[in-house]
Amino acid sequence: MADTANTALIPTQCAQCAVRSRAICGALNEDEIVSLNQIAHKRSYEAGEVIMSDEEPHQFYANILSGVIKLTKGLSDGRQQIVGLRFAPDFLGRAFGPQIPFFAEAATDVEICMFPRDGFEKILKKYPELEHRLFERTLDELDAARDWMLLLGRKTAREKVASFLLTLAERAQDVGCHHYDFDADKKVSFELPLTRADMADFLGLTIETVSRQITHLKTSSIIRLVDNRLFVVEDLEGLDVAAGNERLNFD
Amino acid sequence: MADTANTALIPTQCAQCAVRSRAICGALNEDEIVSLNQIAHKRSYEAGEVIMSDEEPHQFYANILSGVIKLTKGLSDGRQQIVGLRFAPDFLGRAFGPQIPFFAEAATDVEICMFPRDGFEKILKKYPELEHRLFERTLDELDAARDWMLLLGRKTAREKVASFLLTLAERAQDVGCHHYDFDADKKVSFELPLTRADMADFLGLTIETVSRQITHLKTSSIIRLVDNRLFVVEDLEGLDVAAGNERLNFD
DNA sequence: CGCGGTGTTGAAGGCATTCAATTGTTGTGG
DNA sequence: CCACAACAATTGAATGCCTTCAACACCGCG
Repeated sequence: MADTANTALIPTQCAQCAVRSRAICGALNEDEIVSLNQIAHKRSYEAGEVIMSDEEPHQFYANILSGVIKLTKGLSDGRQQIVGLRFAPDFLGRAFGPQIPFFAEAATDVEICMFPRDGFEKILKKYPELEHRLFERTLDELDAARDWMLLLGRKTAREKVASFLLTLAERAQDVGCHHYDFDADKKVSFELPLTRADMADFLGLTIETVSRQITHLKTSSIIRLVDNRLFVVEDLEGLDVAAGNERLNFD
Repeated sequence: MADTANTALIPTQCAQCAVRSRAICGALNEDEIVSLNQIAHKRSYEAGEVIMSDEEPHQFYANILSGVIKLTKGLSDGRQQIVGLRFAPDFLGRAFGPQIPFFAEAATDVEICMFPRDGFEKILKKYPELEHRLFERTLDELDAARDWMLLLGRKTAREKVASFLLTLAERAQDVGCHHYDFDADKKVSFELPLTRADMADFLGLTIETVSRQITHLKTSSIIRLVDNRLFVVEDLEGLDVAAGNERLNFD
C-alpha cells in the first residue's frame, strides 16, 4: 500500500523539476511520481531537429522542460502549415495511438523529459487521474486549434500577425516573465521563439507578408523591436484592435 | 436479434437505436446503458436552430441520431468560421467544462439523444470506459482539426472545395450510402448537408468563390450535380488531385 | 573580407473578394 | 395552376490583398 505521504520520497530530479507542478505530473501523488520517474530520462534537441515523425510510431511520450516545439503538416509540393506549438510544461505524444499525423520539430533548442512508450502506457492504465489530466489538456488543445481555424480562415494578414503577437504577449504576462521592463510603466515584452518563416507557416502567410505586417505594427507605434526576436508591446489595446478581437463601434 | 441472453435488459429505445453501436454508448455494458437511458430523452431541431451557445453553459450532452450540426465561431464584425461538423453517431458537448467556446447550430434538421448535464457527469465519473471513449473521440477530432488547419492555411480555393467534397465522398463510401448508383460502375455520390454559405464558412472562402470552384469541377467532368445538393463524383482520382493530396510527379 | 542565413523592402502579377446583376428554386396565396 | 416573393446559387466585372519575384540590408562567423 501507499507509504505515508512523504515529500522525501519524491525523486530529486522531480523535486527540482521546474515544470513538475504545472505538467501532467502534478496529477500524481508520491508513489505514482516515483514509478513515472523510474522510466524517465532527459534529453535535449537542437533547433531544427525532428523529435517525432508521422512516418513511424513514436517510441516515447514526453514533457517539455524548456524550449518550443512546433507541430507541422505539409503538402507534397512543399507547402507547410504549423498546426500546433508546444511550450514548457506541455505534453508531447498522442495517447493510445503511437502514430501521430504530423511532425514534431524543435523550433528552438529543447529539453524534454521522456517516457518510453510501453512503460508510460502501463502507468497511464494504472492511474486514471493521469489519463483524466491528459484528456483535459487535449480539450484545451482542441479549443486552441479551433481559435486558430477562425484565424486562418477569416482573418486578414494584419489581424493574423497581431493575434499571434497578442497570444505571445498574454503568455508572457501569465508566466510573469515580462522581464524586459525598461520603463516605469511596465510594457509587456517577450521573445519570439520562431523565425519569420515559422511564423509564416503558423499563420498561413508568406515570410514577406509577415515582415510587412510587423513593420506596419512598428510604424503604428503598437510594438517596438529591440532586436529581431525581442518584441515590446507599446500599445496593448491597439494590438488587440489590430487583432480584430475588439472592434470599436461607431454606429 | 443477434445478441445473447442479456439483451432483454437493454431498453427498447436503445435496442432500436440506429447509432448505438457506433456512438459512445457502444462502450457501455447492459446495466451501464440502462442508467444512461434512464436520464436520456430525444429531441429534434430544425435547420438553423441554435443547440448550444458559447454565452451560457450547456445544460446537456447529446448523441446525434440524425442530421448535421455545425460548430461555429465568429468575429465581432460578422465574419464567421465553421470549426467543426458533427454527423450522425457523434457526441456533442465539452466534457467536464459545461462552457463551450463556440456555437452548435443545426445545419440540417437534427435529432439528438440528450443527457442532462448533472446526470451524465455522474455516469461519466462512474464508468471510466466511457471517459476513455470520449477521450479517443476527442483525439480524432483534434486530428481532423489539424488537417483543417492545413487546408485553411495553405490550400487554394480549388483545393479547398475539392478536399471538402472528397471528405464527404469518403464518408459516403464508408457509411455505404452511395445510394445513387445510376450507372453500372458505381460512382460515389452524396448529399451535401450544407448550403453554399455554410460551405464558404467552413472553407474560409466566399459564397461566390465556392460556387465558381464547383462550376470548375463540373466543367472538368470531375463531378456532376443532380441538383444543388446531390453530388456525383465522376472522377475520384481527379478529385483527389484537385484536392492537392496527390501530386503527379513529372520530375 | 566573403559567405550563408535571416529579415526587410520594392514592384508586378494573380487569385480571391467585392459589388452587382441574373437565374434558379421553393413555398405561399390568389 | 400560376404569380409572386423570398431565398439560394450562379455568373460577370472590377478592385484589392496577398503572393511572387527580385534586390538589398543585416548579422554572426569562418
